[in-house]
Amino acid sequence: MKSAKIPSVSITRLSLYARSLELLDEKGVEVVSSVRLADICGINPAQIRKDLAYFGQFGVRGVGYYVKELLFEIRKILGLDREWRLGLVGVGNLGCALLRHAQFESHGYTFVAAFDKKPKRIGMKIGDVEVAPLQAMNRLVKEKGIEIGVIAVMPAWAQKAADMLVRAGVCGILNFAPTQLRCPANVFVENVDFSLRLNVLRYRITSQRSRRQRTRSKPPQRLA
Amino acid sequence: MKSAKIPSVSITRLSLYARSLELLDEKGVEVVSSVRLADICGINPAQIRKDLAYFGQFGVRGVGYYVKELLFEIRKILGLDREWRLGLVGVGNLGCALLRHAQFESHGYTFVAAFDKKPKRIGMKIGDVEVAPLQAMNRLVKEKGIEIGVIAVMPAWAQKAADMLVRAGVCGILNFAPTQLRCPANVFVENVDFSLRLNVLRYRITSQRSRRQRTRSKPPQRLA
DNA sequence: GTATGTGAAACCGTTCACAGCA
DNA sequence: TGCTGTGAACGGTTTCACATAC
Repeated sequence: MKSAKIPSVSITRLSLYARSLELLDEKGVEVVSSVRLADICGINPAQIRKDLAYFGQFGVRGVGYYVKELLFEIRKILGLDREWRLGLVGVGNLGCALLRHAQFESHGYTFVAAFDKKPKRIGMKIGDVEVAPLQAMNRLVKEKGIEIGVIAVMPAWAQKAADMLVRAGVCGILNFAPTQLRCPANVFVENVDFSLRLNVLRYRITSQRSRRQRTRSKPPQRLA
Repeated sequence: MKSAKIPSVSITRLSLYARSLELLDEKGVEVVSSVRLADICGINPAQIRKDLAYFGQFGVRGVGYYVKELLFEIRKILGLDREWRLGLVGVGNLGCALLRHAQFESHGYTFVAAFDKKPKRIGMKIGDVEVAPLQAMNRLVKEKGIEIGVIAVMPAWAQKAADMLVRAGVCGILNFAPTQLRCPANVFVENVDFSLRLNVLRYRITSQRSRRQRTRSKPPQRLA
């Protein structure tokens, strides 16, 4: 395992490979080439080989990759080979949905605590967890061994939630609020910002249309 | 406006700038320099100037950017200056949360329809929309002028949902399912894949720990 | 003096092309 | 022969540095 600089996108793609390998494994496929896998994921074969090369040599020349074996290795690399304990901050619409989200359980995450500011929500039971007040965060993070905090609060409160999680001792934060969080370097932050993605969509559609209009209408546009 | 190739990340950053400018505007700040804005967004000032340069010249040398003016321009570029009509497919936990999500309204999106496969859910009213059967999609997309489809179904059904949306005539798809969708080139797809982001977090934490362990334990590792 | 706009340089990630090995 | 692993070439994005304008 070379400890060279690994591009962040490579890590993201590794998850993608894992997904495709799971599907192949379910179908009973035992061996897959980088070309086949690349085709499934919609990327370049060399890319896959490069990505994997950061972590070792998992293939057999002239043959390809053994599906089960490669899946096992990728899982180990990403830390998917064990359960992770999550704590949720913000039990609103989105927060509730996340607590109830079935995917999580089957992919090695478990919400073991949920926190909210509103007294009304304290004590509610959603799925398997009971909503606790913010003051309980320090204690529960330690007690339950929470490693990752999930933020699903209003944007105005996101930074405060992050600060509290950091103070309580989490190692990483998954942030659903549309805010750029400031955290110490030893706490990793990943953003799930669907408003951003939606804006990209809006731009794409908008610019496609104006391009079409420009190419369709040959007559000179007077209003530059 | 130069029609050069615009990096996709630049578009994403424009949204970020818009957000910060909104905050500055609310605070009553009238002028901002690229250095200040960059500091807020946590990026390089030259980056901002380059990003903006793709679309025109919005600043004043020696002064900076007028907040309101720049915000207006960015909004126009991204298509944030008008309402967009969304249609949801999949009214499960996540889908419901999205329908009820307050942010949407205030940011120029409106869900005008929701679809689900399960007969049980048809007719339910969530927020302002009534859940319709999948068969109604073709009709409702046209009738209600839906431009963007939002997919929040189980991964196994995501491709089917996408196909239906494309057939019905949407211009773009926001995909919450952990699946790589195959769509025709004229339909834009943006993925909101939080399982992917969570995996990146898991990797970061895992690799940080193993690095620490390696550096802490000076004695020679025998098992190389 | 100050901050933008922009060519040039540095950097990084992707793709190519082929050596190496089953 | 066939496919992996990888140095080298390529292409694109980020950063620098400075001319330009207020």
